[in-house]
Amino acid sequence: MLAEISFPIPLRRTFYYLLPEELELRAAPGLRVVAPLGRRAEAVGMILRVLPEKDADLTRFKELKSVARLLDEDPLFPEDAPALASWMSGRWGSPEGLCLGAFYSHGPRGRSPQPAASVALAPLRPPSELPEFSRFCGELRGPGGGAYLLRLAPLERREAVYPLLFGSALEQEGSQGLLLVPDLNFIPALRTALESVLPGMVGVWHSRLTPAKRAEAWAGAASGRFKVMIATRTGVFLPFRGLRLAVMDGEHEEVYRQAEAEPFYHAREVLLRRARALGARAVLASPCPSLESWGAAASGLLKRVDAAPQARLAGPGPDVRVLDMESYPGEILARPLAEALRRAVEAGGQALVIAARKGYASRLFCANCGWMPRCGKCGPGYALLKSPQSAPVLLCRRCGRKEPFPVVCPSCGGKVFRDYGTGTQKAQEAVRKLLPPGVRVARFDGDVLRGSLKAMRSELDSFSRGEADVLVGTRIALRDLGAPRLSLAAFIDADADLSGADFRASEKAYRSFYGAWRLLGARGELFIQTRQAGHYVFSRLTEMDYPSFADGELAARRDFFYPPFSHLIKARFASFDRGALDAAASDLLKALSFLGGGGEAGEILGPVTPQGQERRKFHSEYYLVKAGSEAAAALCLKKALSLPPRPGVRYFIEADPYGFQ
DNA sequence: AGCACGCCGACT
DNA sequence: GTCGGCGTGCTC
Repeated sequence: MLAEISFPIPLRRTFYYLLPEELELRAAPGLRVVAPLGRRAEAVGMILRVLPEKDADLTRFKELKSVARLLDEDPLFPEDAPALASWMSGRWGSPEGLCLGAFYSHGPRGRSPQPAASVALAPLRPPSELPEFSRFCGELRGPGGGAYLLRLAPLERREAVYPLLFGSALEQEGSQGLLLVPDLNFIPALRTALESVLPGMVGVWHSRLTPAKRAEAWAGAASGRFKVMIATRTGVFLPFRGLRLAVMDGEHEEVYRQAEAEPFYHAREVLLRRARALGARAVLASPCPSLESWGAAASGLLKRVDAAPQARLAGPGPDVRVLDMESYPGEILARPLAEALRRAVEAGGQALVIAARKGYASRLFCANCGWMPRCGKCGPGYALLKSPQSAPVLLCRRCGRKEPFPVVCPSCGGKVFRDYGTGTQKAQEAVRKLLPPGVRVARFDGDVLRGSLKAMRSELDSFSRGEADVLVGTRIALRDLGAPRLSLAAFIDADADLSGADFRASEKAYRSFYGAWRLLGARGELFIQTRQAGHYVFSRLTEMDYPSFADGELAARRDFFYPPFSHLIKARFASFDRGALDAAASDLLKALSFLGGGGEAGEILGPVTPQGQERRKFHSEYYLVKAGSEAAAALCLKKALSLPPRPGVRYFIEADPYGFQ
């Protein structure tokens, strides 16, 4: 007998192996195996099929290798992981073997764990003051699947909510839950909270586990020893033996999308599909859901549970002031904001200042001739970083390359440079200059320098504990911030978020404003500096009603045929040879000519040339394909990925692109 | 992805 | 003279 085996390698094909007689009876689809592969003595793969030799076309092979051993007695993924992997591959374009590998190759090499005894839970009573939420917990107690969009109350702590959800849904013996979080830093507090309901039964999964912990967590999920797993993105692939409830916290967060390395996927979609295959419930939770989920709820694919019945706060809400920066040329903090900031801190309040970028400035140029240093590899201008310990450096935001601050301008010999755009460092400097010396101004802007994340975290925490008076950060700072005395929040440059071709810009901007608004509570001031004061995201800000913003945005997405009403595929071509590039583009248009006609809704935008590349020797352009259905998008993706290669042309095909330049 | 082969630069 | 850089090629 033969086994058809999938390996986690970037090849779009499977492999045939001989099954030794002693394995013939035990071999079955879904089992992990060890077998030699290429020059590797041992590789872990998964059996897709067991078949007699006569059913396989073996004429192309000189010899067949044999399976060395089986790692599992029974499949670890009763939901049919190969079928899910096949869907992933069609949806985002990575080879099936890599998609399937996402399920099993994070786990330890060893034999699969034996089932563990599981404990039944004592019933829990959700608090009665949130009737909608209590009703939902009751629904979770019952059998069945289904997918929900849970809108949380604005100031609800997830540590209070999730133990109730899992406590309700996992009363039955052997039932398991999954809680996906967008950030590693959320795990410890949630773990403590869940342990109070499920003592000793909470496992943790993320990329920074030591190999031993990783093996323990994976085996604990597979054996059922852990009743709930709290995990980051890759946790969506963990093995479960009795998954009943899968929750995604902060479902709008972009980190759930894996686009940097294959296999490409979006954990939100994988979670929904996997939960359905397992007959488990899926809950997408967010105070300000993604438009994708909002749309799915509007069309009935998700059931909306509004645990935030009053979107408005008890009080009048923060005072929102949109400052038109055309009236305050050259000011980093416009005068009304500067005065309010001084007043707020003097009165003992805390203030939050959000800049558009990290670093000092977004551009540097020669004061005399306007020359701008550029990264030789990537093209766009460098960002400027300053640090108190060392000399200023230039940083390429795309590739991370660093260069020293220029001594003289190579174009005119000038020695004076000016910068443009306000990053967190420059904003911090401006705030410090404005306020009396004793005021503590902390800064949080993610990982400006690798390894300093911990130091940055402690800045954030000092503000959350009320020790710092002002926090200057990027909008990431909004994500998990406490601020006991917050009375003012300000967006220094809302335009940076709104400009550009990103159709999600308004959604992101509004979510940031909304986050700051929530933090401010019933009183306080929210300042937004912009040069586009007439933009529609500002029009209803004083009400801060996310549902009505989302409804309006959804209508706009429908009108312009953007997600969730279309599926996007971005096809970028790059070459030194203009002719070859044009030929590749024409290949694409020909391959996709079925779109738009024959009842298949779709259109192709482009070609788009990234800014600043028009006159360079190196050419790059992209087309944006909008397909009306998931099936049509999968077909477009397949056709785009199988375009005939043209010498000298690089192809970048991406499903569901985020962020456009 | 791994892993080995292969063909050019600085060093025990 | 070797060690080692990563380009190229292959995987039933």
